[in-house]
Amino acid sequence: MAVANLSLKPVENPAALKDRIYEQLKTAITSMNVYADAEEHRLDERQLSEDLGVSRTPIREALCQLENEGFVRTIPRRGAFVARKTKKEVLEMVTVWAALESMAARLITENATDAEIATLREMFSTFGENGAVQADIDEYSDTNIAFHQALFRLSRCDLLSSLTENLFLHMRSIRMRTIAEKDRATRSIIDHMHIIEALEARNTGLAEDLVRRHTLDLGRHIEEYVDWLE
Amino acid sequence: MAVANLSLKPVENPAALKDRIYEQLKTAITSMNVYADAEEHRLDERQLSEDLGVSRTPIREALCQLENEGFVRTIPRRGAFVARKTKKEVLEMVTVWAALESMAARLITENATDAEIATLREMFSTFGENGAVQADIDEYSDTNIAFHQALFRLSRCDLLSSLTENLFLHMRSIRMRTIAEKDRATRSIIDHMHIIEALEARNTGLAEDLVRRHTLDLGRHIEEYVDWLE
DNA sequence: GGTTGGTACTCTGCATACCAGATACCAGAT
DNA sequence: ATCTGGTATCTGGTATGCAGAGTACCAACC
Repeated sequence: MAVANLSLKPVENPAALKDRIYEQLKTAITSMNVYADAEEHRLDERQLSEDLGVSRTPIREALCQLENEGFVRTIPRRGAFVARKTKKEVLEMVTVWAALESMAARLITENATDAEIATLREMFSTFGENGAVQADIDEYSDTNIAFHQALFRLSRCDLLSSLTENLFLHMRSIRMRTIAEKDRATRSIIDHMHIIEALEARNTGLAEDLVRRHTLDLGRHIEEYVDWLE
Repeated sequence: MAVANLSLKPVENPAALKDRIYEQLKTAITSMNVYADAEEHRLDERQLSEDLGVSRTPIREALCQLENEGFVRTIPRRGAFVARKTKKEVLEMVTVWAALESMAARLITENATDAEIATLREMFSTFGENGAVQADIDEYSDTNIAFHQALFRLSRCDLLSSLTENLFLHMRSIRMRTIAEKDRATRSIIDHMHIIEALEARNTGLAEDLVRRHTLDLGRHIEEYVDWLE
């Protein structure tokens, strides 16, 4: 007797409560403006359990995970708070980011196909010629993030991507308070173009160096102009 | 009335159960030879709670944390297992390691004092002259780890250090099955000496490059000779 | 003998209950 | 009015209970 070939896909697992809570809290935290006011945002377990209609257990597990990723800071016997990064921590994140992304650039020059690299250039096609910024800053910001994420994706190194994912989320909160400056955006696009050229030329050392310098520049900018971080 | 000046230090917090359990499990996992036999090592919550004499709750939290750090893999409704890294994952860890450590080298050339860099050279003073390995391999292995950790410490970037801490622990399990080869150790020491020289000369680009190459070499070695990783 | 169906058991995920540390507030004394 | 001591209450840490999913095993049938 032939086996009926129904091409069934495995029944989707309705993600566990703790995971759904984790996602919900994470998006809530990363989309709020953590640095807007001076007060610390407390995360009361009982309050959350009431709002979400679940018991405290899965909430505690979600909070535990968020703490490991640096989005939440819990003080024993005091409770959980939305983490506020110090300036030092932000600068260190940028440093790590520079290290990881320059390695991604190296890997791209060694492993990516020409077609893949070409997609990077296409991302900026909406921005007119010779690097002039026609679109508005907001749109640029999205493209900016997408460009950096694309670098990690093309590196084909999952660990690099996953490590930077949270880094980007943290930086997003910072970026929300940073007023976009037009000339920084313009310089940024020029940098990106140079990076793409180096990747296309498979110039490993140059690509690596340009990427690192680009990100470390951001660090210096924060170091100098961002004064609202404790 | 004068206040008695007793110079008391804050009473030490007897770390929470979950943290102590976390530490205990982590050392247990990292010191066991995960890849010795083919069978997967299961971590039964009830078993552990019985052995440790505590309830399941803190154990679950400890396991949750270990999972986030990649030492444990839990399958929903099936339980927790000691994580076994695939060869791909190990190679990616080495790649990230190379990225982070080369950045550490860069920072050292820019920030560390001459005295600090000198301590690196002293670490190898026990190993005779001109890079010849006199001591046995085991002792070298310890010095080897210590050298790499020292690089991160001198970088003065806590985030770099903390990210690599777990990376080193993971690599330790791998190293346990890798038979130390004398010529690799010798070459390794020579590499280290060159790195130290570059740091002393404050040659940022060279130091960075040597460190990255040194670690990526390890990756190539694993790629080629380690066949017992799935 | 191999396969199928059912049953019993195991173990995780979630909920609830209890406990102890910490804070805040209030009353009384100075 | 201020300081001190005590107490009430809040909150996180821990223990335990319960239900459903998953698995394994056994028996019966083809």
